[in-house]
Amino acid sequence: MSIGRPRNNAHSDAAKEAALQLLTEHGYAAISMEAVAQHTGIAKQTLYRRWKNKRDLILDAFVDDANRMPPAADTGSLEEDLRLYLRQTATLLNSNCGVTNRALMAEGLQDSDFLKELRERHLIKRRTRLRDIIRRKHTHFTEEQETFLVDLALGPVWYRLLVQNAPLNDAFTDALAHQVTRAARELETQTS
Amino acid sequence: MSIGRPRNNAHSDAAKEAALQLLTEHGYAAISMEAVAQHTGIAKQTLYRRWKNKRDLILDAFVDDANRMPPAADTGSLEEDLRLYLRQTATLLNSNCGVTNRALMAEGLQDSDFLKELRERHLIKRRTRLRDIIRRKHTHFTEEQETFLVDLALGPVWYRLLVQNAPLNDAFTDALAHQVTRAARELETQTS
Amino acid sequence: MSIGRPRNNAHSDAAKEAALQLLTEHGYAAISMEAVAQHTGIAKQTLYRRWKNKRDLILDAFVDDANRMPPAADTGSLEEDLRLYLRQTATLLNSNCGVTNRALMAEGLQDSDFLKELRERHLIKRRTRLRDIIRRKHTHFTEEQETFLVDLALGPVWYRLLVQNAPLNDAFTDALAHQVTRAARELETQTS
Amino acid sequence: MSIGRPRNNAHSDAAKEAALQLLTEHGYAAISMEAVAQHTGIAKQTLYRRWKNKRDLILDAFVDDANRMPPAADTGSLEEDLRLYLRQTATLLNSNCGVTNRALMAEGLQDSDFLKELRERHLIKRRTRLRDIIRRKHTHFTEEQETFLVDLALGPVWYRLLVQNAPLNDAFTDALAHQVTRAARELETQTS
DNA sequence: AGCTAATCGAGACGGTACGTCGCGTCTTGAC
DNA sequence: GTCAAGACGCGACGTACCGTCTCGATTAGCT
Repeated sequence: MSIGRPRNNAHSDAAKEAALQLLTEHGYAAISMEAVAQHTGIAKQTLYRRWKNKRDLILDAFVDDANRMPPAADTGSLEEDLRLYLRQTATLLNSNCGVTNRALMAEGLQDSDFLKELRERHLIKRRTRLRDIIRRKHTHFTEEQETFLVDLALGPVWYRLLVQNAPLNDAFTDALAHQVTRAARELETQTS
Repeated sequence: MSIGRPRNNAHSDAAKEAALQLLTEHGYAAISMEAVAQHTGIAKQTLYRRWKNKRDLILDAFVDDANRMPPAADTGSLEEDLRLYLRQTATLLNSNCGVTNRALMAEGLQDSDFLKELRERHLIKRRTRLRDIIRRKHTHFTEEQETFLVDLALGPVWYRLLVQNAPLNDAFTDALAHQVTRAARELETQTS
Repeated sequence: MSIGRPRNNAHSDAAKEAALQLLTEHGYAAISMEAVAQHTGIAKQTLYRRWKNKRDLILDAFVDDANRMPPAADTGSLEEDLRLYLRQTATLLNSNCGVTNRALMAEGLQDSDFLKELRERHLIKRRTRLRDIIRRKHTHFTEEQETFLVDLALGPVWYRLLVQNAPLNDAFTDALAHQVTRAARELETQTS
Repeated sequence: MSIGRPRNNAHSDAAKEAALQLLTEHGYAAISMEAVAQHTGIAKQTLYRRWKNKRDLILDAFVDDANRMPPAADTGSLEEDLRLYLRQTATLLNSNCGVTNRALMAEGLQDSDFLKELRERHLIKRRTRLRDIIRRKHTHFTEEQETFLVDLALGPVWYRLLVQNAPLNDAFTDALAHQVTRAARELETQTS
């Protein structure tokens, strides 16, 4: 047990919640330490005691929110598994969670350290889950091959999310699942 | 003919160049109207006379740099054409141009109007060129199918550039070109 | 003429006035750049553009106020002149002006640079006037002798103002004027 | 007998010493409860348990140092006694003791209650000693006359210490002793 | 040549937020 | 009950950019 008065954990939650609320209600630019402090009644100094700057609070707040990721179902069919996972991912990203992911990336593109942390704390999970789905059926892929297939599956999804040239609908993710499955099968053939 | 003292066009170039320099030398956060003004000796008012805000300057400054896109060679083979195009794209994005693309997206994610403009003035060109490559071989695709294939090709590239910060090497783009070609062929079969 | 938009002089006056008002109404501790800014509608940055910190604003504000010093009457009699001057000084210091002088000294005792500036911009004037009164009658004093007599006259006044918080009444200043006069006369005798 | 763990008296001394050290080494502004706590390893709460606020600690810390006052020698001659006493006072105030006296006054000017306490616990002693010297030779002065003479003697000294930051040398204090003696003699004459 | 009008540099200005500091209070577990 | 540790609300500090504004000084085309 650490000495001294313990931190009030409710504060952390309140701050993160306030940050999320500010984002969804007044847009990304409305998130400020000042506003979070005023909104929650938490002293600014207390916020800075827990997060060394604004970015860190935002990261923490959104990672919690964004970590709600679909479980990887196991239907026995790779394409079916991929289709389900990508559909769920799309559904999630079409909701508020997409907004927060975009916001996080807005920060990430301005600060590579932040992006690195974002990847390690958050994005990696989505990748891992996808990789596991693939690995269930294809056990002999090299790491490079796995990475390629994951990029092939997630790349177009993020591309649409960030650049927003087209909607993330079922037709899109299903087609994507189909192509990734075929690509995996082909790689398997080449390897053996 | 407008009356009064004409604008000094050298200023526009100087400002854009300064913005670029600030980005590459001190990182994205260093780009500020204040800094551009001070760096170039141009008055802030002059900058605001030409660009209505910081984002607009950044768009203008980087779009030139970011617009440099590979020509679409025509070898007769779709996979070969894609391979060439994606390799050249990767080469470009591995240079400074990747940095500026990231900067533009950083702004785009904070302002959807800006993103729209960015898409229409800049990103669309890369897509069009890719679409044309595909269209040369596959003339009967619906727009949705074309869009899907372009997303399948560019998605993973952007994903690595923006999100994963992973290397865009030949192995990657070649594999990508291969899968896109395969996907196109399959779509053709299904359609007919 | 300096280039650029000229400063709005009304701002300086408003800020100084607000500082004085805050002092007299809510006490010395109430003077803050924050409060002055809010009170006057002047942006904090504007205040800091004119005064490099809180102390400087306070000094400037009070020097204006405190410079209202009694003129040195010339009755032909040294004691009479001294009596008049010290009475007027006492009257002034018994008013608001005494409060501001105490406030300035509170700062001065915490920062010797500030005290130096305070002496040079403000306190010196009181001394000069007294020295002139003495010099009219005694033209052959050394600088050291003059300094001594001025200290002899002003020391007890400041002592009561700052330390003793004792009344500065006519009985006191008259007695003081009398002793300073006798001291001057004696010094004259010794010198010749 | 109080119950529970007894206070560690070494702490009080350590805190006072730290305050003094901060003053002399880094200037008045460096004295903060925060710094004293960190410097000594004493918890802030412990400090506040012993002194109700910063001022009180400062008073307690410096009053010991500031209390060192010259004894009042009795040579039989008033002027000689005054000369000795003022010389010794000057010597003391030229040392560290002058710095601490300035620090105490800096606090006193911001809080009249504090000033009152400072006078009663500390400054009064110097006055009393001087008054006693005078009283030995002049037994019939009213309290007002005594007060005047003490102010006449100490005023210029404090004035130089606090306001003028001018040297307290023998020439100065001797001249002062001489004038105070003369003033006393004259008052005696007038009274009788 | 003189007039008109937009340009330019410089920099003041109101705002909003930043991240830091010190105050005095409170809350732990250990002694 | 005291102690070290440190969380906490509060209020101010001085700084950084934002985008707007107001100056005097250029610098053209139009009369």
